[in-house]
Amino acid sequence: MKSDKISELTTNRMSIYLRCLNELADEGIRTVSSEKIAKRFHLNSAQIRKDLAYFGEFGVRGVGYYVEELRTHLRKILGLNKEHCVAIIGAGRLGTALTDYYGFSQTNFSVAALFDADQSKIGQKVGEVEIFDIKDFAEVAERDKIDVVVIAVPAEFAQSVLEQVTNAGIKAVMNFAPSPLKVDENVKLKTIDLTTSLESLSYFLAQPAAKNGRK
Amino acid sequence: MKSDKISELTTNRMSIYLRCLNELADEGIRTVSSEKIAKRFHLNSAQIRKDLAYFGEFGVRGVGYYVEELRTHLRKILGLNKEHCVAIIGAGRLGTALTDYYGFSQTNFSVAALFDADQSKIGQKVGEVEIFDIKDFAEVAERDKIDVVVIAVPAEFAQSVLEQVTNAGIKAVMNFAPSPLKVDENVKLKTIDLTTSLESLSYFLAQPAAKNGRK
DNA sequence: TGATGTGAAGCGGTTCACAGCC
DNA sequence: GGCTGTGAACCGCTTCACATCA
Repeated sequence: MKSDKISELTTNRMSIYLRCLNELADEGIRTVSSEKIAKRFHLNSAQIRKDLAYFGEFGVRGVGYYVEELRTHLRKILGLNKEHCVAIIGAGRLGTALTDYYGFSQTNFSVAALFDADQSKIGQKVGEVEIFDIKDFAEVAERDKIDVVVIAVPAEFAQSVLEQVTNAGIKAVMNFAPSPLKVDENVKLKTIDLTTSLESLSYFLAQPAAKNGRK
Repeated sequence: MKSDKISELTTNRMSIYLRCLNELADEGIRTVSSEKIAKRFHLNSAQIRKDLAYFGEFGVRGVGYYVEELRTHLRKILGLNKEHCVAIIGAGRLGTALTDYYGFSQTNFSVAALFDADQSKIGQKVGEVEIFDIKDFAEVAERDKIDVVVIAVPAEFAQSVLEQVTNAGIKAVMNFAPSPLKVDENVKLKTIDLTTSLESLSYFLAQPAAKNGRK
């Protein structure tokens, strides 16, 4: 089946599958069935097959999937066969922490630049990464081939920062500000809302526990 | 309608609604209809009504909702009428950044303790917050009335840390490790997987853009 | 009249179950 | 025999549309 409209849930799972395969590959496993993956990583085998089938016929009936081959496919599909350059806007606590977040280095993402509006921070470095004036975003982004932006600024500035980076041609943005952002539909925005996550945990704690009865 | 089984999607939205109401209250708005909220914050009015109706009949036909009153209800429902004490496991970059994350202080969450296994870090402080030995978790958690734990350790340690904190009676955990964790069903686990989010953005960038055609 | 609360329809994603192929 | 790829059934969430009520 050819990819037509792939849901975000599916692409998220593709990322998970790749992680699973990496683990299997590290153990020297050469082939694996969807059933084996499902059992081991607590997933559903039919869903694995269906997800993969959206992108091609990678499996061999009676055998399963070749681990190395499937990894290569997944990396290609996820666009991980090329390096991505990340800029982080907001050189506060969160922004600087993300700058040398292990997850960025592990995969094909490298943080090329930090941006802030605070003049006292500009010119300083976090590890190897320089802090630039947000005013110079378009210019620096162009020069450093930035293709992914992380927004780690206070909520009230998030929308204007978003507009600034999309105007500069950025198409992929990860937002940590707890703020409902409007964005062009040709731009991919992923918001990670820690406040909502926390409050959802709080809701759970406020429930009458239901120790034994239901769920 | 009485709450029977509320989905996590609903509770997440409740958190969003509270945020919207806070904004309205700041502007001095006293009453608001679901339609008004929907328009302003790009939500669906029927969904707002349905979500709220799960928890009670808060609205007045012909009028809408009383902003202050509804805020109070939402805070109560989300368990935000009591203070929550958070412990963060892993005093690395991410853990220390989260320690004075503005979101924690803004709402009713306060970070009471950090934990790590690295002996050289133990006893140090991040702001006001002391770093303890993870071995002493149960004891410190009891003393400081910890009820929420954030896991910010490398993936390979996440499962054992999770077991340690749940054994100590913790019922709500937020996990940043890119690792599929198994947990008791009476414990609420929220995983925030930055790697998957990034790879999902990467997938989007790898698509042939579809500038004008579909979507 | 105006806005809520809600049954019913609609929709999208997940799971089942099996035909098809190695 | 074993496992994939996939139509069909299923399930849960979202949206519609309207009866209901201040």
